[in-house]
Amino acid sequence: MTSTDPQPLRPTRQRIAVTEALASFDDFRSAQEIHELLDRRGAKVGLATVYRTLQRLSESHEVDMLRTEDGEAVYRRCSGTHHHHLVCRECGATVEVEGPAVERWTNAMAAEHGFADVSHTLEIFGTCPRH
Amino acid sequence: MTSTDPQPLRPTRQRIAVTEALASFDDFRSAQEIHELLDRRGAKVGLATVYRTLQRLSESHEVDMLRTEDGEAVYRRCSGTHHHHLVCRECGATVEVEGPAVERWTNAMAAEHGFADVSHTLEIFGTCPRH
DNA sequence: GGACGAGTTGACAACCATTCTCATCTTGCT
DNA sequence: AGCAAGATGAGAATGGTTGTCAACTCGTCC
Repeated sequence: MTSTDPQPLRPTRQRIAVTEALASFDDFRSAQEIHELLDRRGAKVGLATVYRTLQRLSESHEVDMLRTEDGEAVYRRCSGTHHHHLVCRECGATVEVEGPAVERWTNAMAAEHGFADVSHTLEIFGTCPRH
Repeated sequence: MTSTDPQPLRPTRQRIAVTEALASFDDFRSAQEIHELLDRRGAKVGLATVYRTLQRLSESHEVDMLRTEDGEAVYRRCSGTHHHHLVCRECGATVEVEGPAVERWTNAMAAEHGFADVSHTLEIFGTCPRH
């Protein structure tokens, strides 16, 4: 055992505020947008703290993080299970989708080429029905 | 028709150099790394030009561009056909993989939720046999 | 061959998301 | 209450990427 178990985060006022903010929207938002949102709500949380908190949460898979086309990190609360996203280009609306077939396929590909320790990213973009 | 057809790029000394550099490696490299490589070869090309050229090439799908985990853009020459990548976390070695099943699945998912104009990104990361 | 306009380049400044620093709180625990 | 480890915030620093703009090159038409 080389790795230490991740410590549970202390439930500070700031972390609670971030978690609540995350609960209040359904699409992917940047750290800065979330920070702004907290500001408007009157929750005083430093920008650096927002970044740190989102980072931690995404490491522990409590939020999903993905990169927009221009490389910005955006976050969204998520269900615990492994899944992917169908994201609307126009409005950011997001649907979580699951696909055992894809998981199997990526694993098979990796195995075929002798790759170990496999992970993958998969996002689907399109325009949702109302656009 | 609102969009103008993309003009073919003028074959300047700099763009040729970048294209040749791309032909000389198989893994994904950042714009800065490619710029360095050109420098070492004695090809004098400005950094901004390297960025601009790679951008153009990726827009016209002559090179693949993807984002590393920390948001940096990396480039690699590519075959014309649609495909995905199996990338080694340790050494960057890359294998192009194709999977009709995945294409079908993403399209099915999109259709099921009424999304149009669908595209997707899929990358597989792992450690290759020699690591 | 020379001239012209659009496209291109390079040096450097400007941007901007993200991370670092570090002195100052808080928390969990005894 | 008192302590050590963890967390925070303000601002500086970082670093990839893009913008600026005058100088240069290309293709083309005379």
